Amino acid sequence: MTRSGKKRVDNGGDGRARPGRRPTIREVSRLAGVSHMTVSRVIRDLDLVQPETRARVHKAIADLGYVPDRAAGSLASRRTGFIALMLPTLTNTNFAAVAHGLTDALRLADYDLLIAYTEYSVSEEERQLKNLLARRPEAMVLTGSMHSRAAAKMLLASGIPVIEIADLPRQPLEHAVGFSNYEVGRTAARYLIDKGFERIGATASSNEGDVIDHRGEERMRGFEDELKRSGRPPELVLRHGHAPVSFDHGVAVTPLLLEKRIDAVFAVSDLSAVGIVMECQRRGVAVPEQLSIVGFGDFEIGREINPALTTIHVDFHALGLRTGRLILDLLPPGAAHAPEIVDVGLTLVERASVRGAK
Amino acid sequence: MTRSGKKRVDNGGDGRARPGRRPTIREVSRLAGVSHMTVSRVIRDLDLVQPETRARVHKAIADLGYVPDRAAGSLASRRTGFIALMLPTLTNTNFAAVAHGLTDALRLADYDLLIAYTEYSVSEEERQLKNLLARRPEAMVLTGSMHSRAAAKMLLASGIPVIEIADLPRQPLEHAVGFSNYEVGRTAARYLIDKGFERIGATASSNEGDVIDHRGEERMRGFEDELKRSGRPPELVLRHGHAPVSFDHGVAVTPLLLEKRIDAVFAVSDLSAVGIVMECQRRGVAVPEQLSIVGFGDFEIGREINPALTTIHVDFHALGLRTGRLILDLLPPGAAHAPEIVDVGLTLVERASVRGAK
DNA sequence: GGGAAACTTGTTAACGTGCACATTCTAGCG
DNA sequence: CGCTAGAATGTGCACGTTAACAAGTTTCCC
Repeated sequence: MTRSGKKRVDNGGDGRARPGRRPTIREVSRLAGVSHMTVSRVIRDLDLVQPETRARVHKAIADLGYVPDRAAGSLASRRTGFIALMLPTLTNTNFAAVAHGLTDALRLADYDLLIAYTEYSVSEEERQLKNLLARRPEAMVLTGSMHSRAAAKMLLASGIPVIEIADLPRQPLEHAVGFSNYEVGRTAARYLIDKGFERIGATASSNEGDVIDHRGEERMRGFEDELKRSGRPPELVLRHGHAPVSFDHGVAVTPLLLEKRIDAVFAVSDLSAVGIVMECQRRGVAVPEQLSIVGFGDFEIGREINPALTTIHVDFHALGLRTGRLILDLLPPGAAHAPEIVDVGLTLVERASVRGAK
Repeated sequence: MTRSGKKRVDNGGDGRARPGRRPTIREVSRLAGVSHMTVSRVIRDLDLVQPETRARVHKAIADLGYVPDRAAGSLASRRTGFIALMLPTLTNTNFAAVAHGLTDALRLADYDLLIAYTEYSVSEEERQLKNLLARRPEAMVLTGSMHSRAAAKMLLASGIPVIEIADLPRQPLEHAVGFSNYEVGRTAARYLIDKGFERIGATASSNEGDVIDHRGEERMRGFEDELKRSGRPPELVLRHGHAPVSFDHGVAVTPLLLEKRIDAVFAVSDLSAVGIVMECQRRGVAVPEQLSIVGFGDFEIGREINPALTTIHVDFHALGLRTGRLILDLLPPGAAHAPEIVDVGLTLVERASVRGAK
């Protein structure tokens, strides 16, 4: 017997069960007849405990239904096991794929993801950020690239690795894993120009007030710049509705496309592009004969519709995985990594929604 | 000046800045010339602090870039501010909508969502559950209805409200907010029977090993039972692939449907149903003339395709909201609520994918 | 057989905050 | 002017765990 009651006054610190409360490590230790540190070692699988002792402890844990309290553990060890992830929205399967990829990479190392989403609102990002930091995550993953001054300051002051994903910012805060949305726009434009289209347009959301899709905006910038370079006016780039765009965005924008006699359009997202295809079907407008369409994101649905959607593909699950692996590199203390910028690249996937596709 | 160093030995407990560490509440209090409790009161907005003092504290907080440590706060107050949510997957927009609804309801009360997902794996559910409970959430939300014995035991022992969602289990663990998947299946079957179809089929995933879509299975049970009741053999209920099903499930299953000369089919999910529609388009099979289709979930894409998809609608965002509100009712201590079972209902949405629709 | 190394277990003191209670200050009143 | 109620602020400790170090035991080798 090792426990003693001499110093403690009258609380349950010596391992007596307390009604209405979850059992603690001390109660387990008492039941198993060991010190609480031995229990702690068994829990964390530190392999320093004799098999028989370990068995006794495991039995006590099972008998009491003991579940360790990670908040207490975090406080003592200064390691929370949290990785924070801030996304614009969860309702976008590509962002959800990022979350899946991240978890897949981090699961083995026993990290938990702490997910927040901003609904594309800048002020909400700041609020959520403070919230997340209060949970002391060991790394912060957020969608690049625009953050408020205050947000950037908080991130830097936090002292944890910061990884911007899904866009490669011109001035990364620290690390970044993503691709160039600007380049996405340029690629789409060049493709349509090379195919010989004349009236080339694009559709995106209009960014009003607090709700801004920075990455979509980057794609449009790249698209417009490439258009200008080929001597075409960028006046056929249409803004409509607000982020996040979905199928109905494409549906709503279709009459405008037709009215402006656009013959090839780049949509800020596959979802919008699919909406355009569907609305064209209903209006008897032939795709791609009368209207060619390029999307972005390579959403599953784009592969299934008729005609299948030409799009720009980014492997978001791999992006999440890569981010997770970067974090695992970064976290062991000591190794003061230089900022790492990983470009996961992008691929134009030619399918049938553009006239003259191979 | 209130601080004193008499009892403390040599650590930073009296509020001296410590290099490489985030500032603590005591450093703030020292800078502001107050006790740490006053700072704590200011942070938590308890309205017991004089305006000038409060201002001084706020300035100190800003100067130091102080962010409270919720892990420490959780330990002291025994309230973590976490609500745990366990889902099969995030890549399903309906489940994502539940998460959104939950956050919307809980945001104001300053709760954070702790999300885990199981990929439909039973063993993974148990693993994740233990993980989540170690974070001491104040309530646990999980998708009903099948849980392992061990899981159920852990949940009961946790002493927190448990809310099963998305299916109303026959034997709820405690509270439940959802709908009857069995009834979904029956409704679909009755609808197709009433429309006068003869060769009525259904498609779902086959549940092998550890990966099981219990809720989809319930829908199939209901469907089969209603079919039998009408004297039809349930042999046209096809199982194929594994959960989660998506568009390609429908694509893959279409040749089987045609081969079996099925003239009306209920798909376990809209995504599969959309896949069937698309594959029929490619094969020149007319929908609904040659094959009628009913889905489940009322996913956005189903409204956009041609023909638009008849489906069974459940308001998942509202489901999340309702769950959040239930939690807010449950959490104030004292009020020992009786188990609450909320049926959010379901609606059959008639669209053009079924022959003879209004 | 003696000593060091390796293994196993234990003791004590943080970790950063909130609760319960104590103390100080202020205003109001007879 | 002294007393009291209430507001404002402070003190001490507990929350449940892990780090750091200490101590006891066994093993191994010359």
